[in-house]
Amino acid sequence: MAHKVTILDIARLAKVSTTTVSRVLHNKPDVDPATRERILRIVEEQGFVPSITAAGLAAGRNPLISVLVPALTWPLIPELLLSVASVVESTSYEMVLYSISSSNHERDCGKIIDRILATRLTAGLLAVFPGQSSQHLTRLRRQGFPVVLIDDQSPPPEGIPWIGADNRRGAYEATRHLIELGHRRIAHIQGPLKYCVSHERYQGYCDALQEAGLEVDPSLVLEGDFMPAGGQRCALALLSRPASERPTAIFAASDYMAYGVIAAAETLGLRIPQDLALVGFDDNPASAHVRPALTTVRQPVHAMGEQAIKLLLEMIEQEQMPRRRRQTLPATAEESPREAPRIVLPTSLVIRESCGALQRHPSALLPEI
Amino acid sequence: MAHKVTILDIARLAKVSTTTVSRVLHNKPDVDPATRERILRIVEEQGFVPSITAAGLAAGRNPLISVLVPALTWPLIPELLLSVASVVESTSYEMVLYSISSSNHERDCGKIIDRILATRLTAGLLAVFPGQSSQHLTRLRRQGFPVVLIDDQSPPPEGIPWIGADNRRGAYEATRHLIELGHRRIAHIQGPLKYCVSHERYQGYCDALQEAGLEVDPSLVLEGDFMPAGGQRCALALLSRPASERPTAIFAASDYMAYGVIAAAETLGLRIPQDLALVGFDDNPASAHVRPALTTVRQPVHAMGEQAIKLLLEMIEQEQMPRRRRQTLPATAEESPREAPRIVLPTSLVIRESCGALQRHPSALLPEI
DNA sequence: CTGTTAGCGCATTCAT
DNA sequence: ATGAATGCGCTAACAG
Repeated sequence: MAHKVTILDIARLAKVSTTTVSRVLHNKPDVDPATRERILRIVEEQGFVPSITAAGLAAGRNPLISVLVPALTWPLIPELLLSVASVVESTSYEMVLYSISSSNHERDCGKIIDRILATRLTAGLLAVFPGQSSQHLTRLRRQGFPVVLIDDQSPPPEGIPWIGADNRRGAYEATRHLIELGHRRIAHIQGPLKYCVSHERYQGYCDALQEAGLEVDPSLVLEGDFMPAGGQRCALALLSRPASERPTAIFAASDYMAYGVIAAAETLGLRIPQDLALVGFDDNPASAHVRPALTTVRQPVHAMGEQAIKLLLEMIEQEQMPRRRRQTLPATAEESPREAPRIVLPTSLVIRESCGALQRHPSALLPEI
Repeated sequence: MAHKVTILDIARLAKVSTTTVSRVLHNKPDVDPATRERILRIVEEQGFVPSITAAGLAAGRNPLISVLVPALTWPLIPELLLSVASVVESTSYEMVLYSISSSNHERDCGKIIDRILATRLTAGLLAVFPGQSSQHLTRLRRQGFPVVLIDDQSPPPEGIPWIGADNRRGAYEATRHLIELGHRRIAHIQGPLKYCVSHERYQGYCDALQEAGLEVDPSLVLEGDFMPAGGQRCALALLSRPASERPTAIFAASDYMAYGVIAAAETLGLRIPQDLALVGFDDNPASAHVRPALTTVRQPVHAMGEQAIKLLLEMIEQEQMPRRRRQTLPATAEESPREAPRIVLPTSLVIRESCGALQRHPSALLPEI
């Protein structure tokens, strides 16, 4: 290993104390400009970079952020992570990735969360779609650990800042779009009902129907699994009904399920959009490529990631104060339990071929990369 | 913040010294079984987890691993990361993610790499498709920092363990498959020639043609960009030639470009696979969903990630020895510069609809998730 | 404006 | 089989 240059080396070379070096490194005001200049130069020359580890130990916190994600291969996770990463990398923080891999889903992310908290490696946690395990998160949060949640969870856990998409409105717009295209028998393939988003999207679907004076036909609403297989299964059931009862349009609660619908339609010899209009939800990158290109509701992943991580960073910066020095803390202003922010970001309807609103146009196949 | 329990607390509760606690935590042999038992119990009760930071500082290394990836939204990256993450999470290491986000690509990952090395936060680096910047990596490696590379780079940088896919053979098999289906005018859309893999895949293409006694027609080989747009552009050029010169099959060097070919074919009213056979390369998750489902060469991403991270972990464990203690190092056995491992993993041809080898069968649309 | 003094929490000699 | 002592590299009071 090459020689490691420490702050002490710099101090010696600059003929000052390590304290002073530390000061300029942290942009403290009280330093002679000339000295500062000199130190900076030497730091540069020597290629000195402070040891995060040591700094963290001494200061009682680390410039590291935990990011907890599910499968990683889920549709929008990489996009989300990308926007998070780009924000993180513009700061001096690093990002530690924890994924709830399929295998150890049972031993729950509870374990991971314990690890995150106990180890004190990171200064905060951004949890993406943590599923059922948000109970652990509230525990974390209650201990004063900065946590921000993205989406998910039925009643968003109290006290945890939360960022999500406006699922209900997105679903409403998708359904309304189908209604405007003249459809009257519109089916809905729901996500698993254990997820809150499934209910929200269903609500949006109902909103649109009711607004149009159509009534919700329960037999046109099936519960899927967010995966293509489930979409296909439901579509098969829906589409094999007698023509007079068969839906002319389907709103699937996820793009994946919409893929399943496409497969089912093909099996039955139904053309999309001519015989069946289809709208999905998510706007997976792949959805612009499937044939027919899928009309869908785009989730504001980029904004979600960005806002969430910025919020978390803010929380962490605030948390700085109550170091473990037992000082005459100004009797702490009663730790006003400010409402945790709830940010709901708007979705947007992306119109492609599958809903029949467009002439089939080859350029629609071009990826939007 | 909840009270943080330290090793000292444990020691007090167990009425032993921190040294002893440390010993049992590290499974050192010389500890009275009864004492060990007692300590372990208390550790459990208190939910004590050692501070990574402090341990790292004291021991001179951290149980952290840097993983450097490009875009994250690139086709196979999430899958790769997934297998890496699952291995990492089965150890006591954590994984720090660095991504070469689009924006700061110019300031190069050189900067990130500096950060990785200088900061000494992590004990090793797994670099995935690092592109041009592998020069920085060799520097890292030369300083004795454990580095493992996945794929990429023309002459794989010396001295760096390297894991890759057998691009040439994969391309060979894809092309041979087309030949076996009776095609004679087979075009190839290459990746950007600045990438080594593009050449390798081209070589495989040539191998198959030559083996079949066909000659390589340079006018049937176009350079693309790995993206759908480039694939479409090339396909348009290829397919608008007079029928007698038009290729009957296209082998695209990436699935993305194959998507572009599909779009182009549709524009020109050509049916796949009836009028044009198509094979891609990568096996993106989406490729099973596009219509027609894409025949392609699957990269062994899972194995690549797993092997790479395991290799890295081994290197790190070895590196342990030469701590910075100035002991009477046994005159070091001349640091035998063992050849850095080069592991080439086999690809596999995934036959779907686009090559025409299959009857079009709806179930082929089912995702393989 | 600058240096001195203590640790942060743990691992590791070196004694016993 | 166990403990005392030392220091990893840095930050943050507290004096000058």
